[in-house]
Amino acid sequence: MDTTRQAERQRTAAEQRRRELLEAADRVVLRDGPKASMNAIAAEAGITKPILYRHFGDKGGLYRALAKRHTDALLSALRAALDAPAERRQRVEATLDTYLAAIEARPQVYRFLMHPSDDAAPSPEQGFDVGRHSAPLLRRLGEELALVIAERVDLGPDSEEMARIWGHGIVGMMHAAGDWWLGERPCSRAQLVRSLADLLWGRLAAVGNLPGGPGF
Amino acid sequence: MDTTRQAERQRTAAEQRRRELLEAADRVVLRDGPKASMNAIAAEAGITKPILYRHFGDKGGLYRALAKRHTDALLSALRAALDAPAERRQRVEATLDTYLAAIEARPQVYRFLMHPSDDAAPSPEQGFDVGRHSAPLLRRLGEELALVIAERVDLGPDSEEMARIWGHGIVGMMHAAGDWWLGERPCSRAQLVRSLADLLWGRLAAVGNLPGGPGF
DNA sequence: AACCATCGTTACTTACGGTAACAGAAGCCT
DNA sequence: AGGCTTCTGTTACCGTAAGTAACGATGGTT
Repeated sequence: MDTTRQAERQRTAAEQRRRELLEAADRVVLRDGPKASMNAIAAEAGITKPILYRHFGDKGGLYRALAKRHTDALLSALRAALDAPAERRQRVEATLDTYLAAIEARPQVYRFLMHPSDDAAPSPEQGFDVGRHSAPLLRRLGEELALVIAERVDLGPDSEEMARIWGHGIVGMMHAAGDWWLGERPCSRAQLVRSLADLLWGRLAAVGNLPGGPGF
Repeated sequence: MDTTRQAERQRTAAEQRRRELLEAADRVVLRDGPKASMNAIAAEAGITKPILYRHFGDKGGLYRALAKRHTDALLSALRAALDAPAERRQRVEATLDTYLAAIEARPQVYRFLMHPSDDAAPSPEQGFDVGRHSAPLLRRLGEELALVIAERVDLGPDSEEMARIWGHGIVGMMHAAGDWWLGERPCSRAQLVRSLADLLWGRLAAVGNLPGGPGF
């Protein structure tokens, strides 16, 4: 009765295949950006569409699987930066820099991650569904950062909620600034990092008004 | 030789028509979200597709025109909040609240604005094009805020660049936090506003570590 | 009356996501 | 061996949506 061993072997074979398919998809996305078609991915993998669908269900499934790989990688890099032994300011700067370096190194992948073609089943329409659209990546990063914040610093009552707000807010700041910076390259990465950290350190509240203006 | 008067009349008629079409498109987007089809919009306007294409070129053109309307409206509301006579902290809170109230009032429109189906001509591929994707709205808001910052507060040398970094960073923070909040509704709008303002006021740098942890 | 610009239509092409339905190969069971 | 399932792969198709071509009305200009 080898059925278990048999099943095991086939399962790992399937996982292997899945990995190969994901790598092919990766190459295509890297080349074509977020508008890579299922046909193109299948062709790159040397097979045809229905196989992709058998493995991943639908396009959203493939995209989710692909996104998970990259997100995991990025996340572990960020965690490392966040866990390094250093002053708080340095940790924050290191984390920002890690993120920016990642999106700088592979803009196509980054674009894809932020833009998962917003599909997902539109059937149930749960309440006000609103925003499944803009990337599970940002949500995951935000939640992760919220965890780190909540478990390490003392925010008093409502710390849980506040940490989540800050997590998502900081991640959004990082993302938007990075997106803009990558498009226009107006300054060095180091300066961007420094300015963002300054912002988080409350410099906006501290600086004085320009003379003569309406003030701010 | 009435040609100029004639041309004038026809031009204004065309603009009138354009406005009607945009209003129809607005209704459909409000109803169907970002996946509103050109057919549906044309039907809502009581006409057929080719007319839409004559007026707006392609789907991206229609979307851009539609986005501009809403962006202008939102922007003027934000400017009002930013210009109100009050302390800096209060202005910032009022601006955040205005934005959040807007996206809360019309989530569908908001979703559409943030997700213009990322088309735009991919032909020229200028340098590393990277991110046309995530909404001209965010870019515009960021630039606008940068202007306000640069002309009102004293950032020393490099003030121009720093103001832009901060503009895009703050807008990104607002956007991401708002997006998450709208999806989960974990707290009241007022609390979200207060927490974000706290973040901008440097509370992250000021709070103490939790005892026993690795610190942050 | 002849003209030409504009508004509108129908009908088509193309591309893509997704889905049958079918065909061969490999291992397991009597 | 030969039947059984199961996995892999194919071709061929459907539905939908963007975008276009080609043709028809209508109404002011000369």
